[in-house]
Amino acid sequence: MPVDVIWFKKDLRVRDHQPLIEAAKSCNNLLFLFLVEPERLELEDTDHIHIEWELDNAEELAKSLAAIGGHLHIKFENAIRALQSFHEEFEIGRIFSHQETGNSWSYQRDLQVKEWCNLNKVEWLEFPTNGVIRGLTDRDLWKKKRDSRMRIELLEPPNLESRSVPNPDIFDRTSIGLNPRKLSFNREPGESAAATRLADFLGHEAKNFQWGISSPVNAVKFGSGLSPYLTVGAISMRRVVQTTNDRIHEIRTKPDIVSDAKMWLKSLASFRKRLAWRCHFIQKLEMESDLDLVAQNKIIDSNLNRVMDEERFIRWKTGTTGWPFLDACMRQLASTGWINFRMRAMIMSAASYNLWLPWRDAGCHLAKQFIDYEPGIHWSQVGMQSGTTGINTIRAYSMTKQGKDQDPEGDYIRKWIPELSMVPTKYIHEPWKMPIEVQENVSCLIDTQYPSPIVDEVTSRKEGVNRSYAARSTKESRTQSKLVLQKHGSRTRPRKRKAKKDKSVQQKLF
DNA sequence: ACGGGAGTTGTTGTA
DNA sequence: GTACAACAACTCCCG
Repeated sequence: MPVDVIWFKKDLRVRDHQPLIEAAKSCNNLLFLFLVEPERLELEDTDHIHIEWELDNAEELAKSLAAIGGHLHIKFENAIRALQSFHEEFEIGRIFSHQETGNSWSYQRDLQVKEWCNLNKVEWLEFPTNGVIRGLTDRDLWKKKRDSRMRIELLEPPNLESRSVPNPDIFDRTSIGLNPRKLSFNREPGESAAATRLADFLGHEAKNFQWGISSPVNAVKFGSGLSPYLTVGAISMRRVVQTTNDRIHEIRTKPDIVSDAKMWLKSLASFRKRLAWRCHFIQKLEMESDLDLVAQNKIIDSNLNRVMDEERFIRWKTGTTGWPFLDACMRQLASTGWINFRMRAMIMSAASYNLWLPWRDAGCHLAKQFIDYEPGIHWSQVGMQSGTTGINTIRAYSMTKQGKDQDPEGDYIRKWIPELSMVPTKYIHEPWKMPIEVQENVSCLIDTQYPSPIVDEVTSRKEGVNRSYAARSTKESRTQSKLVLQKHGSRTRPRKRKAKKDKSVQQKLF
């Protein structure tokens, strides 16, 4: 009797899992598969922490599957070879999976799997993932379709009635040569941990979401903490959206159950907007599958002519640029695997405008740092923060300004940069300005214990920004930018300007 | 969801 | 009450 394969990719859950439901309707036996593909260990944008986190979640998935009568086969093998050997052993009838919108490598891998399926007369049924709409050529209908997708009722896991192909092998994690860096922040893996995180967030921290997420200090507390779960699919986007909507409805109808309903509703609306952004960015990659390899505006990219400078690159990566706030961010990221969105933009802006480093190298390094690396969001952001799309205004951040805004007392800097732990607030954002006696008093000798800035922040930013404007002002760049806008431009209409209380405007009304 | 300068409007203190 | 400086807060614009 043939088997149907349920191939788990970035969807490590049993609740709200359409391929699982559809496969359970089949009369064939069912084979549940999760692959760690060896090629991934070599990819420039993939880190061992990603594989480790996926495996942690896959092991939780195995337990959830067992509870409904399924056995998960975890294999360290190339996809085609794994399918081929299962095909030889059992004869595969159909493959059920979610659509994946990943990096160029996974896109190519899926093409090969499709070819293998055609060759072997195996049907591969792929189901939509979160808010991504496959097959669109522009953004005209995207928002509508995404919103209606989010309204579909959540699916409960099926009963598998002992039709699951047993798994005699126990997966040995140590056999695959995984050597991830040890993160200082531990996340509980799995579907129920994700649901608990969501419930805790919506019950407590979400109130401060809108005001909490700009600073790296507060964002750890007031962010949702859901991104690592969403990335591996331990929770579905639809469930997050619907649970958020329920909470909004609850507070609207019974405002007395919370202490400040207005604040709650503002923050929840802002959170919901971020969830939509998430889908929006992944949709970009869906429509431009090589966003991780090729700039959206190739002409601007070549005009920019950024070049690798090893020393700058290393100092940026290791958080030793001499800009305290940036260095603190880089060290937090390396240590915990996470930093808030705004600081990600600042980090990328520093690499692009101050240090003039090529976006692909900077982007790959950051991808490896993020426990929640999501190719669509990441490479869209890299494009934006390196000024290579041509459709976004150039945003070059000032590290010292951000530092003073987000960390006025410098506690965050002192926490992540022990060399600066005794530096007084007056100098914490610009330690190179410390007189030598102060340096000695606080045991922080500039250029010995902590470096002076790698380049002058103000002039390097100005120069980077000027060069970027020059690169996008040529005729060819502009033509290309128009094409990018047609394809990817958000269809959200610009907000109408508020009418001024200006007399001249008043007069025009009559 | 940029930074910095210029210009504008609003607020406070002082004589 | 008035005149005005000093300064904060906000808006617009450009790179």
